[in-house]
Order: sequence, then C-alpha cells, then structure tokens
Amino acid sequence: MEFNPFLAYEASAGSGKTFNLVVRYLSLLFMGENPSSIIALTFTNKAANEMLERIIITLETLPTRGELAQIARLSGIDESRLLEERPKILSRFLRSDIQISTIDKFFGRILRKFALNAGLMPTFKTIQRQHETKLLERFLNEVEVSRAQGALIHLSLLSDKRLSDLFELLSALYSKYKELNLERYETIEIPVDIRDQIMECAKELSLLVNMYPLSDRARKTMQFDSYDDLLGKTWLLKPSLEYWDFKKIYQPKMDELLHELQHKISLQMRRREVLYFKELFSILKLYIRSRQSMAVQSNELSFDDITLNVHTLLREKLESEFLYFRLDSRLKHLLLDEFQDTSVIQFDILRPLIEEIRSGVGVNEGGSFFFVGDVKQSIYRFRGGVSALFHQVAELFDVQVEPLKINYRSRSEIVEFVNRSFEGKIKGYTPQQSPPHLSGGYVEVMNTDDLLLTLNERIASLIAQGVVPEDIAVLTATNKDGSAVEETLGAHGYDVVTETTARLIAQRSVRAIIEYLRYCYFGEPIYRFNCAALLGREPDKIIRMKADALISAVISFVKQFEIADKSAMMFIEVLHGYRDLEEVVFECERLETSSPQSDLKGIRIMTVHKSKGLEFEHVIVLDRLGMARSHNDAIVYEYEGAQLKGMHYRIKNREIFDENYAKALESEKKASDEDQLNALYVALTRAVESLSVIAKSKNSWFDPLELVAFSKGNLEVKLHEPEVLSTAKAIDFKALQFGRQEETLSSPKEESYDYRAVQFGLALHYTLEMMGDFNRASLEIAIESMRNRYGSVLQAGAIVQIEKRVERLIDDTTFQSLTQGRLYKEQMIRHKGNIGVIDLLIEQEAGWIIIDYKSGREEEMKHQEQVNRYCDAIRSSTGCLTEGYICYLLEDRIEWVKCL
DNA sequence: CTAAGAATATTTTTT
DNA sequence: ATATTCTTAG
Repeated sequence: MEFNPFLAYEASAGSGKTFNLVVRYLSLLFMGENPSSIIALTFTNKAANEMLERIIITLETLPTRGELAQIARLSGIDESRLLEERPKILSRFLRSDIQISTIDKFFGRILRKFALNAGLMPTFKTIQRQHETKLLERFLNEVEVSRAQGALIHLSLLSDKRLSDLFELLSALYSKYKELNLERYETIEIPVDIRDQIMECAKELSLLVNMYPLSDRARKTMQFDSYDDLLGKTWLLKPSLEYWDFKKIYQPKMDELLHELQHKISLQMRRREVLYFKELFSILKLYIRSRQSMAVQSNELSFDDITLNVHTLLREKLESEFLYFRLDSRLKHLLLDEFQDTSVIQFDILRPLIEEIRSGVGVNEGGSFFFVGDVKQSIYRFRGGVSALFHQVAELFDVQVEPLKINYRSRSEIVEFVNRSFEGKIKGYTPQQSPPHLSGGYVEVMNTDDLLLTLNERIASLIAQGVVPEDIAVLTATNKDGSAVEETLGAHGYDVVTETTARLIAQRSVRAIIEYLRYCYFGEPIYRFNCAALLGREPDKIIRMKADALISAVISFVKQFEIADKSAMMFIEVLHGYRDLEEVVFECERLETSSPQSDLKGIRIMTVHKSKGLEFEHVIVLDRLGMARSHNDAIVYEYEGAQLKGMHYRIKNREIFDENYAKALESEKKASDEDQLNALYVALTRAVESLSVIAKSKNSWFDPLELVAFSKGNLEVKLHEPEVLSTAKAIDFKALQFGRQEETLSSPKEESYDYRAVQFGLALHYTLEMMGDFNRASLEIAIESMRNRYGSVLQAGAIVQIEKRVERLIDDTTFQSLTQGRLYKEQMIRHKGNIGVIDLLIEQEAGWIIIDYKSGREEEMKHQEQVNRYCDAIRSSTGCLTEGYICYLLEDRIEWVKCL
C-alpha cells in the first residue's frame, strides 16, 4: 500500500489534478472509510460538481477506467477485489451525506449549524451584494452616535476622495480586518507638521539657484507658491540637480539642500500616513459594527460576512474543543482543491481541523490531509488568495509535496510553446512533459492592429476547416472585451455562448428603463436626460407615468422606444417581484440576476478568469481591446509570505523620498506582475488541439512573454460524434405577448420558458427539501427559509400557495403510508450518462420508494421517463425492489402517478 | 534632441 | 489617477 496520509500535489495545468483527487477519494472509500467522514473542498461550484460527477462515473465504469490501477496501488487492494466491492461502495456512497462542496458553502453550513451561538438566525440568506444605501445610512448613523463626523470629514479631505470611494475601501478592509492590527495606530504619536520648514528649505534652494545666470524656463520651475505646488516640481524627484539647464551652474550645496528637502518631505508624508491610518481605522471600527448589525437585522449575509463570522465563532467565541468535537466527530479526511487560492482567513478557520487530523489521536487516528494546487495558476490575489500558503502549509504540517509533471490535456506543440514562453519568466518554472500519444497540435501567434478583424478571420478559417463552433473558445481579459467580441461575432452571423458575467441591470436597455423609472418616481430632470442619452433620443419624448401602473408603463415605454431585447424582457419579468415603483427605484441596484444567455450552441466567449479549470479544443486568446487598468488601491499592503507585515498609505511619488515605501511598492508591483503572468499561463494552457494568440503590436497584454509572430504544427479536426445525451436546457426565454416581438425576438431557436412557473417550482421543491419532518412545525420553518431565498422572485400569493399545497401533502394518506421508513432527501444519482436528483428516497423493508414532486402536469410523459430512470438506477445499484411515484402538488388537490 | 508641463484618453479579475 | 502624446523653450 502506498497511501501517504499527508500529501500535496503541485499540479500544473492539465496534469490530472481531478484524476488524482478522484483516485484519492475512491481509495479512501475502498479502504473502508465512511463517505461522510471525507470532506472535499473546491473553490467553484463547477469544480465541486465536476468532482462529484467524476467520482460517480468512475465508480460506475470502474473496470474500464484508468483510475482502477491507481486505486489498487494506493489502497493496496487488488483490482479484482476492488471490482467485487464496487457495487457496495457505490450504493453506500450514493446514500451517504456526501461532503463535496465549495469552501464557502462549507463555511455556510457550519455557520448555519451554530448560528445561534454567533447571534444569527439559522435561516439567514446568503447574498452577493449589500444593500448599499441602507448600509450607508446605518454607517452614517453609527458615525453620528460615536460623534465621529469630524474624523470622517477629515479622512475624506485627507485622502482627497469622495465618500463612495472611501466606502469601497472600507468594504475591502472589512474582509481583511482579522489580519490587520487595528490597535497599533491608536497609540502611535502623530509626527509634527513641518511644511513651513520644508518651504523654507525649498526657498533657500531657490534663492541659491537664482544667484546664477539661468534660462527663463529653469528660473520659472524654481518658483512655487505653496507646498502642493512644490510637490509638483520635477526637479524635486531627481537624485541630483546636476542635470538639464541647472547643469552649468551646479554647486554641491544645491544637492545638499535638495536631499535635505527630500528627507523632510518623506517625514511629512509619514505624518500624513499616520493621520490617515488613525482616522481610517477608527472609522473602520464603526463600519465593521454597522456591517455586522446590518447582517443580523436583515438576516442576510455576504460571503465575507459568513467567513468572518465563522472565524469569530471558531477561533474566538466558542470553546473550540467542544465545537471541533461536534464538527469533526465524523470528519477524518480533508481534501482541498486549488489550494493556491485559499485566503489567510479561510486557512485560519481550517487550521485547527488539520491540526487535529495531524495529531492522529483518538477519533483522528488514521485521518488524512491532502491538497492540490498550482501557484502558477494563482490569479485571485485581489480576492484574498495567498499562493505562498501552499508551501508554507506543506512545511507547517510536514506534508510531502510532489510535482505532477506530465500534461495530459494539450498536444505537444502547445505544451512546448507554453514551456518556451514561461521558462525563466515564472520563478521556478519546470517544463511540462508531453506523453507520446499527444504529439502534434497547432500553435500560432499573430500580430495585428485590428484585433477583432483578425479574430473574425481566424474563426472563419477554423470553421472552414471543419471545426464546429462549440469547440472554439475565445478568452478575453475583461468582461467588457467579451461583450465586444460577442457583438462582432454576432454581427458576422456566428452563434455565441457568453459566459462573461454581465449583470442584467448593466445592460443598456435595462439601464434606460431604470433611469426612466427614476424619472417617474423622483421627477428630477437629470434622470430624464440620462434616459434620453441612453436611448439616443430627445428628452421631451420621455413622458412621466403614474406611479400605480408600473408594469404596463414599462411595457409601453419599451414598446415606444423599441428596446425590447432579451434583457429588457427579462427585466420586466423580474419587475413582477417588486411591490411597487418605490421598491424598484431603491432596490434594483442590488439585483444580481445575470443577463440572459445568448444561444446555447456556438462559440464560447469568456474571461480568462472564468476559464480557469476548463479546457477547450480550440482556444483563441485575444489581447486586451483597451488599455490595462491604471487605478491603484489607496493602501499598499506589504506581505512576507502569507503574513501581512505592513501597510503604507499610497502617495504619489512617495517612493522617491521613502526607501521603505519604495521597497513595499516594488514588492507589490512584483506580486501584481506575477498575477498577470499567472493569468496568461492560465489562458495559454486551456487548449487541447490548437491555440491562437492574437496580440496587438503596442502595449500588448502578452508583452511580458516577448512573443514573436509564428505558426507551427497542423490542425487536426476531430470528427464530431452526434450529441449523446440531451441535457436539460438552461434558461431560454419567452417574451411577453406584446408589441414588436416578432421582429425583435423571432430567432427560431428560442423555446418557451415561463420564468415565474420555474421559480415557483424551485421554491416548492426547496420548501420540501428544508422540511425536517413532514409536519406543521417543520413546514413553518421551511416556509421561512424558502421566503428568505425565493421571496424576492415569487409573485404575490405564491408563498401562501406553496404552504397550502405542502399542507395538503402532509395530510395525504398515500403520502403518509409511502413515507414509512428511512427518508433520504435530494439524493444525487447517476445513471446511463445522466445525473439526477431524487426528491425523496425512502428505504422500506420491502424495498425502495422514489417520490418525485411536481407542481404542474405539463410534460407528464417526461416526468414518467425520468422517474423510471431513477427506478432503474436504484434497482441496478441496490438489487432491491423499487417503486417510483410522481406526486403532483396541484392547486386544489394532490395526485399520484405510479411509474412502471 | 531633451525635459517640463499641458493636454488628452482611458481606466479588472469573482466565490 | 495615470500613462501617453503634444507643445515648446533652449
């Protein structure tokens, strides 16, 4: 047996990370570990789902899988024995409480479990965006109560920033505050103001220079009438005055004065920094307080809120022994994916769990800790990810780190190109190897001045060579670039699938509607002008409507200005969820709904960040269409490994005067250059068969790689097999029946889709899932959590409807008799290439019962087919008698349909 | 040809 | 806010 309980893989792109995670997971299962004692954490839902799916597929088709030999090697159990055990392991796995999730969901679960200890309700809702106006209100109130208005105003003046920028900074610091030492600046003394001294010194220098004959322009630049004016002078930033027009008259005394001046300015800047941090941290405390009270009051928590609360709970509040005993009484094995993206605070929460596993005493005997990641693919520093944790943690827990060197994803030409491009650029880059069966492939680097034109040509050429659009992915630097690509490709008649994250309310048509609604509500002309500008029309064409006819007014507005695109349609649907105009005006900015997807088949377009962890046959990486961003944080963070060592206040040109600051700035620049390089590494390692890099000649994103235009290899086009399984269609959209929809929305591919009915169905299922037992008391709690989650998207009366229907189900005698036995809710099942979720699975002595809830009778045949599939799956994996029922929770009655 | 300063264009990534 | 381009004096 080769199972090493403490192991980490440094897994370069395409080196079989998921394969190894699956092998590890399954080895534990075959070695007799309980599935619920293994926790596997990833960063994205996609990755979590993929892992689960791979585990199930591997178990189902084990005899033919490459994983088999590896599992045998790790577990020390021979292959025939593994195959013998397989059905038992599979059925046990499917019936267990499987702990494969994202790290955020895991923390969410912990917090829900101990919510009352944290002063929260267990029914809290997870949100993506704070209610900003309310938060600002509360914050300002907090400021007033603490009589800190002065500090807030001072801070605003000091940083020369608007309140909204400051608010953004506070929000960023909030997610980091556990790492900061807020008290440090409370006792620190404020250095004295020496601006007068500085001006005196500068005037002395000016006088000295003016004693000599000098050009007019040099004389002019030696004039300054204020401190700020002085700081704008270029000569101040030079190491010596012995240059330019000053050269002829240079005296050593001039540099003496210059250096004295520079030193004094560094002290003055330090003073500004101390003042800034003092004020900032006192204000931050108020912000934290308002943020936390807001979470409690609204019963809504963001990801940050959850993580911070779990941290407080586990590391500060509760007797950790008691808590961890409850938490990990089942938890013996920890598997972490994409470890390089873990933040300090996330690791700090997991740390005691790992320590306990590592201690290997008591219940933890035989536990294991395994993590995989790739520091080269660390691109989430801006979100708190600290790649230095990878090696630091390995050392801390004495975990052996092994590199995975072979690339099983890309053809050899691509692997070689990537090796060539990054060797010597990324620190410690070791070239990847390409196995013999993956030789070939095609790579090209193109230089162009018209990126979109070249992109179009490239795509046309790929398609002409027989590549299907679904196999092409265009990777962009920003979401905005993605939209631009979507537009041109669309204009050229290609189908596209966009996976850029575009919020519905960011779409032009929706923005116009929102401005219009604001105009209607407030009556301020500014909104009218905004709206007119967005529409490109005359402001006097926009007529204010009455507040009571929200939906119909919006519909006629959309009709009048002919903006009935998919986004506008979807927004109208969403508007049904709002009580009135007032609510829309004040709440719509936090609407997280994404704009509807384009067609489901076609060329994929996404940002490099979104593409992480994915692979595509043919990849085109497009240079940035605009300039790189030039905005910088107000604070320069100084990290040593994973440890935050210091913070500096960013002041223009400060690096000239202050050596420490210069060092911090330098190391931050290095880190951000690394991020950029890592993003490029991610981009260039997504391709399987062919890779095209489209670079512009000036200020290219690819500059750090020093690429030269070339092309190499041959494009082999894979013949596409006909579609094997038809997966459930993602959101398609049906327009409301009005106006010009034939013209604007008559793409033949569109299928009908009733947004409200789907939301209703989801809410009904969620309620049933949330019920501990099928009785009134449980229903009440379940309705509460459903209200939290779906309240905003449901129509008036829907919640009452759901409650009525579930009540009727509880009272139903058929239901009561069927549910005698052990109940398993929302059981994941995989059968013949399809993954499904069984709403309710009941283990009775005679066999298994499957119940599938439905809220309406449409597509009855489909439902039967689906339940029959579940029956098949359960029957074949357990060998027991299985019965399937569809339970229709209709408006006025319960109906049962027995399958098979 | 050079440096200073004015004028101008453009400005993320997301669980 | 900052990187780039433009203008101009010497």
